[in-house]
Amino acid sequence: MLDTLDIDHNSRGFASLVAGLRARDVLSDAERDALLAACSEFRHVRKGSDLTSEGSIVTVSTLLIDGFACRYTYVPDGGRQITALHMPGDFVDLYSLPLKRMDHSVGAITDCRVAVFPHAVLKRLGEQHPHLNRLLWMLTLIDAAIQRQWIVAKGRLGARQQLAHLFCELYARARVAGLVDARNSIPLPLTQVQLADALGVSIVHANRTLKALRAVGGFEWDGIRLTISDLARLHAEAQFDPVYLHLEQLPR
Amino acid sequence: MLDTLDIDHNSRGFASLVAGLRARDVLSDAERDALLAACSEFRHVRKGSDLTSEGSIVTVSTLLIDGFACRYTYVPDGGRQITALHMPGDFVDLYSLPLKRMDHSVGAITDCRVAVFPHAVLKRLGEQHPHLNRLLWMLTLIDAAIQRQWIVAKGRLGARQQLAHLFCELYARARVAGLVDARNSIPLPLTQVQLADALGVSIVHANRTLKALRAVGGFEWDGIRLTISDLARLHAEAQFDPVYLHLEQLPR
DNA sequence: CGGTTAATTGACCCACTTCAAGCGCGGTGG
DNA sequence: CCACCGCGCTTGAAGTGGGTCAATTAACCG
Repeated sequence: MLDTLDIDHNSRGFASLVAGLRARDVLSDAERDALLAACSEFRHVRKGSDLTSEGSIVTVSTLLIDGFACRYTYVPDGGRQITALHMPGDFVDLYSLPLKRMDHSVGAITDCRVAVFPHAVLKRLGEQHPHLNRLLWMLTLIDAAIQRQWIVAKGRLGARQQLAHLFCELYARARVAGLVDARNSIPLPLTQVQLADALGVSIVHANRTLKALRAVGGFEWDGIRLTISDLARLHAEAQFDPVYLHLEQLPR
Repeated sequence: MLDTLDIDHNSRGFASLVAGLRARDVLSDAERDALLAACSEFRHVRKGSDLTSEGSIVTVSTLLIDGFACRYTYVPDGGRQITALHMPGDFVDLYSLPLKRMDHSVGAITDCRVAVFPHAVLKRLGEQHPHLNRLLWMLTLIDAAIQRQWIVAKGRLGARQQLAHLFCELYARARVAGLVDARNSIPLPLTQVQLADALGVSIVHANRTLKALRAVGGFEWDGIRLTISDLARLHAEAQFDPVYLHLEQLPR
């Protein structure tokens, strides 16, 4: 399942991570170098297998370099709920640094290349660079803020609006990560089953919701890439307000 | 709205906070004293007013000493979604330390007594006590883990099970905080409107869901206190698994 | 060209919503 | 002291969003 690869500090995921931090605070080149140096190795994870598994005590955190991943939890009576979608530049399990034990799994939606950061190194890094430590903390809290929005969307929005909100969120995050291409499209390699698990609806209803949102328009999605043609329309449909992504430079 | 009070380090909320930390890792007396010394003042917040408000940049974090509070977000079309319930011993807005700007509000459900911790002091504290800093980080991530469970419950459970899950969660948290009394009851001073906002259902349905769960049995709730008579039954109903609360002593 | 996985659609059912009304209780003013 | 009011709780009836079961089509793969 896991192949070890050479470390390449010019990889897409590293650039996205740094871009994400610099969208929120000043990050010196020295801090950036110190952070990237904490990576011990690259690995490949095959589509369908787990980056980290529920119940285990982990000793490393994982930065997604290439590919798509998701956090998910199975509930005993059969269903699966996806609680987060991850794109390159996301630290998919940074919260395991203070938490240690995984209370859910992270799975690879596509073949993934990931960068591994040992907790021991990150811990030392945080003690030597308090500001960098606060930035890592911040990343985990932005993650939490996104989850809060998922609660709000699931609780108070219809499925069509909820789907529009998800698209708006992914587009906003992809833009920060520098993943938007010239045709205004972002990677979104999901099946409708996975989409249904993320929205918390049945597969049948996910399909119908998608059909309904396509009727609203403003985007195209082929299961691989999401292309935005009318962002304002999607924002209006979703009542999307990006403050929760904390996209402003503040001294943290 | 806000009255300044004398600081009392023997208050219920402080004891609950320390108990919560010691349930998850070793906390030396020196660390405990350093943490409590970071509190600059006590305040009163009246029922119905906000501890902190969405959109503002805050410079202090707030520990709930007495009373009940909730995080909530309004969605433009009228509804309100509660995303967390807070009891004494909870740091209701600790995540504002790295985040600065509030992306939602925290409201007082009852009259509350709170302890104020200036960010400047917490920041210095974290730099001088890296272990304490990781413990605070951990607290914010346990908060996030609870939110993840809310997503799972809302997405994959029916309303009756979701309510049972909420009761299980609150009871488990109250036990850690030392808030369970001799009759096995915990404070839960909510109206059914607030319960509905937390579950993400209509008021009418919250009422019917409560009726249905009462038929299952195992608890009593009068809108002020929740008394548990058959925890196993509630756990079974909710398919409750407390791992996500991270109630094990591990070196963080 | 068969086998498998993903997308799509129809039919029917149930969970939950909305609208509406009634009840119980504490608080207030006459 | 009582009449009234407002809030929270409760219930009924009818509508709808989303679930389940089931079948068909489309795309991919060996």
